Amino acid sequence: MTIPKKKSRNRNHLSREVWVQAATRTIAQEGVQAVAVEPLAVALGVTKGSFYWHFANRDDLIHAALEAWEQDQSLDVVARYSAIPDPRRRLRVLLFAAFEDLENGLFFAALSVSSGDPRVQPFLVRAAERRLALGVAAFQDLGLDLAEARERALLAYAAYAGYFQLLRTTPGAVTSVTDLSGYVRRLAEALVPAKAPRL
Amino acid sequence: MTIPKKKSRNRNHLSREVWVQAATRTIAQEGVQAVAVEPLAVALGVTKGSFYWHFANRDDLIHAALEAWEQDQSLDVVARYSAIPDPRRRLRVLLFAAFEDLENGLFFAALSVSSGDPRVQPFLVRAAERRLALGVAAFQDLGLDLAEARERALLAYAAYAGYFQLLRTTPGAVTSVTDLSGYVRRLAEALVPAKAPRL
DNA sequence: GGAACTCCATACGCAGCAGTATGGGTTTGA
DNA sequence: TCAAACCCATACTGCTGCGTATGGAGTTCC
Repeated sequence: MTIPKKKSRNRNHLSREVWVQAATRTIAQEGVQAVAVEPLAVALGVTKGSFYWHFANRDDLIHAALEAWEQDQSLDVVARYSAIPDPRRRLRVLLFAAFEDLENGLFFAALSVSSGDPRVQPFLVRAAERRLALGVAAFQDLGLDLAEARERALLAYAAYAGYFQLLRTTPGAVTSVTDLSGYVRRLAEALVPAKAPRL
Repeated sequence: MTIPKKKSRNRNHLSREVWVQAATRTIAQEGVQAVAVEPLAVALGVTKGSFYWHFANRDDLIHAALEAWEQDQSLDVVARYSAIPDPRRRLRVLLFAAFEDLENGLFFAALSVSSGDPRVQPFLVRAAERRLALGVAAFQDLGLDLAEARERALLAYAAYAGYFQLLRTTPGAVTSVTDLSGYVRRLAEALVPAKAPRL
């Protein structure tokens, strides 16, 4: 009576991905520098022996976590929003979507916390380039010239980064504004010029 | 031939303040967690023996540096800006002054980096409360109701925090906007409602 | 000119965490 | 069933940084 192709693969073996997920949670909560091998091992109920079988070293784990985030990021953003034809509507959807993704926003804020880390820097730089380029293009599609589009994109990105920084560091200050969508709507109204007269 | 009342006080003795200044520089550059006693001692050309004579422990130094910053902060802000009679002009001056103080802005961004530190949290919370209260009051003076004043104050503060966060983490992204005053002017125009008709 | 005080160097103990070495238990495949 | 591959535990070394203990040089005060 052979067990029918249980193929259970393993009993309670940890996969590389489990470590990456745990590291991601740690980064979101306490920053990159808090990713320590031994405490993570204790939290996962194993020892360092497991870790150093899956990863070359600590940097390897951190890099894997950051790359996983970057993949999630740049995956479908362009595809999803470039499909919206009306540039005004596209810009508003972009803004609201960015502010409503709490998890991603807080992880970004946590990454900014570790901006000094040479492992983190390139990811932050690429994220900034990607997002600002997206914003600049969106504002240009509205008919603004490059300089003005850059100014507004930077303002929008700063408002985004600052919002999640405040939400992370001093949540009490943010929740005094009860209506997030009102906040974003004001930002959108401030940045998106009044509808051009039909010409 | 006695040396005439040299009263030089001491040859090259370090004062407590010297340590605080060094810690402040370190915080501005690398965050609170980078304030380590032994490296600081090496940088100052002394040993830990000096440090532990002036301070009880590491926390003592960090607390002293943070308090020095807070003092500088809340010193004359209210006195300086509440003197401006016109609320519209007062608000604009406030905004420009905040963005032009690079040193303070970057130190604030560096502090936000260490927001997880229980020593830093209270200082960040107090700073947020103080600044937001100032902003809310300024917008209320413009005739806005409380909810709207809060929304705009939060937007302004987020734009401030985000700007310096980006300046710290990805300076290249910010300098693509060459004109800071243009950025601030846009923010001011977006937030300060058009001049009310004289009634 | 000696005692007390100030400021700092030296030398230690201790804890946390990175990384390595090695062996053992379990699963898989032939 | 036996060997190989897989996955992890144990036990080390090494480094960094906190905090303490103690002594000693320079200064001040009497």
